[in-house]
Amino acid sequence: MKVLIVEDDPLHRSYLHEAVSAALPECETVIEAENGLSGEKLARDHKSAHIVMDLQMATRNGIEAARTIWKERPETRILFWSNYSDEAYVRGVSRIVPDGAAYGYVLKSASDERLKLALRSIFVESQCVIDREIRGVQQKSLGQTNGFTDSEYEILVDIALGLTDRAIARRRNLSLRSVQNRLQQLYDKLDVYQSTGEDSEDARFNLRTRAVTTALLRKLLNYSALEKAEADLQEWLTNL
Amino acid sequence: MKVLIVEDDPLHRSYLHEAVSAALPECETVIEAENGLSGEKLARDHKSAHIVMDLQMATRNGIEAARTIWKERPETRILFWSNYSDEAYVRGVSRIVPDGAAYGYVLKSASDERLKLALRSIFVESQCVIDREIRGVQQKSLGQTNGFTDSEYEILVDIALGLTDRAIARRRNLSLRSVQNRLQQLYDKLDVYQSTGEDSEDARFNLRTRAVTTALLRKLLNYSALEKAEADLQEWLTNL
DNA sequence: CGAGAAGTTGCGGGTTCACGCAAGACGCGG
DNA sequence: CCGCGTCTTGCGTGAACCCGCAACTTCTCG
Repeated sequence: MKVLIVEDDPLHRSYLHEAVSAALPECETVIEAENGLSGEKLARDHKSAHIVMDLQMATRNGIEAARTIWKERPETRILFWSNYSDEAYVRGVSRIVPDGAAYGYVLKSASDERLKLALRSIFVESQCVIDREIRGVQQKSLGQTNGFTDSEYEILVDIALGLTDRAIARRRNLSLRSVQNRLQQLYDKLDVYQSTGEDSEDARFNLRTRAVTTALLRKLLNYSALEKAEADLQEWLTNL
Repeated sequence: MKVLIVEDDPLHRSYLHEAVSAALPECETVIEAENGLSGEKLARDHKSAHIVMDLQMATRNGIEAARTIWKERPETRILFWSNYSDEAYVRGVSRIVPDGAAYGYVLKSASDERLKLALRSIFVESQCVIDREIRGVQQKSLGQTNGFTDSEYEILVDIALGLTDRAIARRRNLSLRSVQNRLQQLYDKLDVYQSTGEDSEDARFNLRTRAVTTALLRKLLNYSALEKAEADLQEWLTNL
């Protein structure tokens, strides 16, 4: 058995290395990559390897790397190991996991025990292991109770990028009015209507910007999601 | 000599502990705190301690903690140890350092050597040590070449929070028009005027939102700055 | 002291937004 | 087939926003 570790913090990397060796005595090779790009490359070179992947890396983040790896070999088992349970990450991951693939999501704050257990479950038993805390976020995100539909999320991203209503309409092939409808849905869900001036009369926020910030503060959106969205946007722009 | 380590990642904490012991044999006590709040408390209990402080902690970030610590004892020596060189952090730090205080700013990616040298320089020699990389950001931020004046930064934060022009005017005691002037300065500096539809006619961004996102992507603003600004805003709101 | 740079404020107008109202369009169980 | 909910679209209005123009106030510096 081979395990590939993709993690940019050297301390965490060596910690993982140890944890893997301890939890999986049957693992004869441990390979390390210190960013998403070299992670992808090493994954290509070592077809059979299981992967432990950090999200949030400087040059190429975990979600992107995982996506290209899974594209080439969908049965790859990947354990995501992250500091954060941002909805943006959870959504990002569950968006890219192939049908039936075994994967896991464990927080860095989890105990040694939890981590080792997860390593065995997913790499040996092919089970999916998702931290309890993450599950909560996942529920909220997928079940529509408090969460977002894809179209709402899409618009959120679009306004975050600073597109005008008209530009969004063009990009998503909608009428102007439909875009605005979706915006209102979004505003409702984000509860952006609190007053600014307390009891006085006018007292409202700039809904557009407020929505973005609220989403950021609630971690429905985060830096790396924005970064990716911006890249997509630039691509779309150059393609007429 | 006593050293207080404030850092929420246990791995980094123990790494720091070792580094401190190795670099400062004259240090007889090393204390650890795993978030900003308990860091403040321990700093109060151990008046003479020097501090190594992480920025970016969950419950109370390093800048906040440092501010209250310096407020109580301005001559405290603090070495900031951070993953990021975001302008938002650098600006945040240099905003709170008391006159004449000895402090340092070292990136986590720095070598062992650099870290130990910084530890000795600041705690023993009372020198300021700022990573080369940080210095660059600082220059850019303080010198107005490419950077922001305080008033521009202020407005950036205000629109990021989702305030309307009118609300900003009230908050900052300005006329509506002045607010809009500052906004235009900001738009200029952030270079927000690129077209959206390429050669075609309309093709502009929603400047307001675009400015915020651009700032985020350029790390002039980041999550923790937003968080703090939001808290300030709420406070201001309740005070009529 | 006077020229000039920098910042503040009012006015006016063109544009974009937020959103109520209402008329189709599509899907789905009865 | 019909009724009902969800989604899309058009029209129209009032508010907010972006910004050019121009008169004033400070400040600074020679």
